Amino acid sequence: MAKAGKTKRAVTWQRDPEGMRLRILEAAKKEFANYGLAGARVDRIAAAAGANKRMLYYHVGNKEDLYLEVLEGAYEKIRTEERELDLEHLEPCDAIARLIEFTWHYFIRNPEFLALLNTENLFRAKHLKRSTKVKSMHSPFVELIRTVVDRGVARGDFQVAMDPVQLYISIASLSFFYLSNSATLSVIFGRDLLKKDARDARLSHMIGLVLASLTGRSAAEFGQPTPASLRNPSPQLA
Amino acid sequence: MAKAGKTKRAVTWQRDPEGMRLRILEAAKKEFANYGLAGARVDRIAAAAGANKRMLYYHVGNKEDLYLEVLEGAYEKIRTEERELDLEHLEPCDAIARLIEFTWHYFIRNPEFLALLNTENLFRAKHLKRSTKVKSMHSPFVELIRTVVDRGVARGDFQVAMDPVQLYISIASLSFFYLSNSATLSVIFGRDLLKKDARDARLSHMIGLVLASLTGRSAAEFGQPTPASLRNPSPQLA
DNA sequence: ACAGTATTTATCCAACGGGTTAATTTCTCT
DNA sequence: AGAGAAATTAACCCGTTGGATAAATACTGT
Repeated sequence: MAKAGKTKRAVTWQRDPEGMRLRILEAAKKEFANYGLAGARVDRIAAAAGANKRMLYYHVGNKEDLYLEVLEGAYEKIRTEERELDLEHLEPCDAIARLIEFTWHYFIRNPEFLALLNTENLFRAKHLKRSTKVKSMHSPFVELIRTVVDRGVARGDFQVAMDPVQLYISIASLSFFYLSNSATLSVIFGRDLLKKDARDARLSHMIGLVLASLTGRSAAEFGQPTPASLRNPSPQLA
Repeated sequence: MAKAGKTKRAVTWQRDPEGMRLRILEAAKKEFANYGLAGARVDRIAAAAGANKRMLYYHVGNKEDLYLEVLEGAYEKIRTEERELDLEHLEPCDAIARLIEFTWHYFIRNPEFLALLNTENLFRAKHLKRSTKVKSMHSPFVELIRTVVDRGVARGDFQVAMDPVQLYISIASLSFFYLSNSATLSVIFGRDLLKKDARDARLSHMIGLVLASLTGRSAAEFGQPTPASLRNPSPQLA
C-alpha cells in the first residue's frame, strides 16, 4: 500500500498510474498463468490488482492486449537474466553445466513463465507472431552455446559439434517438461517430483545426461551422484 | 454416416448410440486439444459430432465429465500402443533408440495428446487425481527401461545405471517440449521446426544425445548424421 | 399392433463475462 | 482559486454459454 515517491512532486498520494499499471500486469500474469487465456477472468485480475475492471481497459487495453503485454514481459524478464549470466570465460563443461542450472532454477523460480508459454502454444503462437517486441529479443544462449561448443571441440573436451539450437532446445526440454508436467507425472509415478530430493536428483541427472553426451565421459562423473534413496525407487504408484 | 452393423439386429438405422458416443468423444478430444478446457465450447463439440448439445449430457455428462473421459481415453490409447511395442528382445541400444522413435512419432501422430496433458497440468492434475482409471494404467516403459538399462550395464554397453524414471522423463521431454512448443520456438528461432528436415534432424539429435550419455560413445555414431543444411543454421530470425 | 423405453430434437434460461458509458474524484498548471 | 486533464468508480449492456425442460421420434419386446 505505502509507496515510494516516484514523480517529481511527491506530495499528495491517492493515485499512482505507473504503480497501478504494474500491479495490473503482475495480477494478470498470475491469472493467465493459473487459468490460461480463456480461463482468465478480467474481474479477478482487477480485484487482485486492487483495481476496478475499468482500469484494465484504461491502462492496458482489452484482455488480449493485456495478455500479450504479460507475455512480452515474461520473455523480457528471462532474456534480461540470461544476459546477466555471462558465461564466456568458463571452461566449456562448466559453462554448459551453469547453463543447465540457470535454466532449471529460472523455471522453478518462475512457474508462470512455463504456463504462459504453454498457453501461447495452445494458440499456435498467434500473439507472439504479432509481437515485434519479442521477435527482436534474441536469447544470447544460442550464440553462446555455439562458441562454447566450438571451444570445447577445439580443446578436445567435446567429441562432436552439436547444432547449438538443438542443444539449447534439449537443455530447455529437460527442465521444462519435468516442471511443467510435474503434476501429471507425479500422479502417474506416484511420487512427488517437486520435493527437494527429487529436484536435486533431476538437476544432476540432466547435467550428467548432457555433459556425458558432449564429452563421451560417463554421466556419473558430473555433479553429485543421485542419492541412494532415489536410485531405484519403487515403480509407479506409491 | 454409413455404419457397420454392431448390434444383433442390423435392420433399421436412424439411431446409433455407441457411434454417437464415439463421435462426441472424438469431437471433444479435438475441441479440448484446440482450445483447452476453459476455451472449449460445448456447442461446437456437439456440432462437430453431428449432434445436438443435449446429447452430450445424455451420453456423457457435463463438460468436465466429458473432459475427463477424453483424457482417460488419451492415456488409454498411448498405453495400449506402448504395450504393443514390446522391445524385450532388442539389444539395449536398439531398444532405447526404438523407444525414442516411438515416443517421437506417437507425439507427432497425436498432437492432441500433448495439448491435453498441458491442459491437465494447468489444472495441476486435478481431474487425473480423481481418475482411478488412469492411475491404474501403468506405462510399461519404466520397468522396461529398468531391465534394458540393467542388461546394457551387464553387457558393458552402458556405463551407468540411470534411474529409469529419470531416463523415461528425459526421453519424453526431448520430444514433448520440441513438439508442444514448436509454435513459439519456430517464431523465436525464425525457422520452421516442423518441416521434414528439421524433424529428421531432431530425431537423430535425440537418439545421439541419449545413447551417447548411456554408452559414453560419441553422439555422432548413432543415427544418420545431421544434414549439412541444418548443422550451422543462421541464428534466430529468418 | 401396442406399450414402454431409449434416443434425439427443439427451446428456453439464468448466470457469467468482456466491454462500455458516464459520472466522480484527484491532480496539475496557471 | 479554478479550469482542464488524468485517473478512478459505479452502473449498465448484451452476446455467450453451460445446462435444464419438455416434447417428439425411433426402436424393443411382446
